[in-house]
Amino acid sequence: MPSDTDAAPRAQARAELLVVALEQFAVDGYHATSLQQIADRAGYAKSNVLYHFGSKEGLLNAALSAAVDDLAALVDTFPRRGAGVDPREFVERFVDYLFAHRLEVVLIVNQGQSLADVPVVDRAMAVIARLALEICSEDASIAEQLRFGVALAGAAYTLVAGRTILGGTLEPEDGDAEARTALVDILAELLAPAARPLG
Amino acid sequence: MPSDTDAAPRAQARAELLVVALEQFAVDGYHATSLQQIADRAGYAKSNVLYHFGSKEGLLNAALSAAVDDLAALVDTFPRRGAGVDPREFVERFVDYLFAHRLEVVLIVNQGQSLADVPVVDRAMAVIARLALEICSEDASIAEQLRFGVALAGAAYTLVAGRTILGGTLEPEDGDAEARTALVDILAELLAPAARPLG
DNA sequence: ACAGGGGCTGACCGATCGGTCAACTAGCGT
DNA sequence: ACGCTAGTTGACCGATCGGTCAGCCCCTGT
Repeated sequence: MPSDTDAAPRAQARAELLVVALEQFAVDGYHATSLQQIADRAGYAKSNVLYHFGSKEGLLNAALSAAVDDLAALVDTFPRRGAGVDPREFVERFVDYLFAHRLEVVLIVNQGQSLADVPVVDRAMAVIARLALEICSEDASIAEQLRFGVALAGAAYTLVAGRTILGGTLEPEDGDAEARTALVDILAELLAPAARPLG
Repeated sequence: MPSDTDAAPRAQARAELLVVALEQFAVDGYHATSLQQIADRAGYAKSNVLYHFGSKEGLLNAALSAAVDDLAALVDTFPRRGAGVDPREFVERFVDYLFAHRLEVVLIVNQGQSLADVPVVDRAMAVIARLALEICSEDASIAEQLRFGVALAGAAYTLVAGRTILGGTLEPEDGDAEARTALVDILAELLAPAARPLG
């Protein structure tokens, strides 16, 4: 038969499964999502998921590794502490990263600690810890740490879960341009060590 | 035999189970936590958990209902929009609430959307939505919504998960006094509509 | 002394989990 | 026409899940 009624003409099953799995993992939670659900929603058999990814953990790894790689590369570009570089440019790139990988970020931020034994998640946590150390260097007052945590988790959360609470949609492209600008302002305000009143 | 080697002399099993379940739900996730784990960690049989709470969902409800009630009562005290009341006093009470119920807050914020069908969680989400509407009233620019989301989720996250990322402990009483002051400053800065540069 | 009942438990249940395996299908080089 | 291989599937597995149930222990009222 000619593949006519098929939703995707002949797209890679791997890619389709990755999209479905990532969204399901991020929204419903990794442990609350079964391979059967992912397979059903993508229109394949459960066996096929395990054929492509070996295991449920392999599927999670495949769904996150690219985003973790990008984050590691982004952290490498963090401006050195010595130079009084305006961190706004870095913040903009960071926010762009959040928008590009919102599902992966929400997954790691929300479920990271319960998935710490998964290698890719552990790698992600290590990268985040490195970023935290670079932002609030060795002085690391509690206020500094709090500002970093509030900024990271708050930004990640509002990109997905916050919209559902406030009744918004979850799809991109809604008011992302305006949201991006506003989020850059908020994060720059939270992270910039210079423009702070320093109580 | 005299109850000598017993860890707790004759404390209510209900209360012990609630403590263990709440921590396990918040840290590992609701779906990733089995009744067997909770029972084992508390030193009881799994049947006893179901005897006291009827079901796993009943256990979650019992673990969260008090915190949700307190949050609803707190939101009721939110100062009216008309009066130009300094919101700092409310923020202080809000931060105190976060510290008092940190595990419950983290559970709801992190797993709320995947537990939306549970009545107590749905009630909690409704209360949070009400607070959001009161803070950023009908004008509700995207920037306002983002500030609220960043503040709530960021504060909740840093109270538990953020500490683990930065290598801190999870127990209270560490530097809570300093953290409380710093968090009040950050939230007041994020939520106060007056003291904002209004770019 | 003796019923009675709340607290608690182990044995057990059906359902579902992640994972394995043999078999089937389609395309492709020869 | 012939294998060969990659992609896909349903049947099946042991383990574990949340939940039920009969019964045991022990305290208490009478």
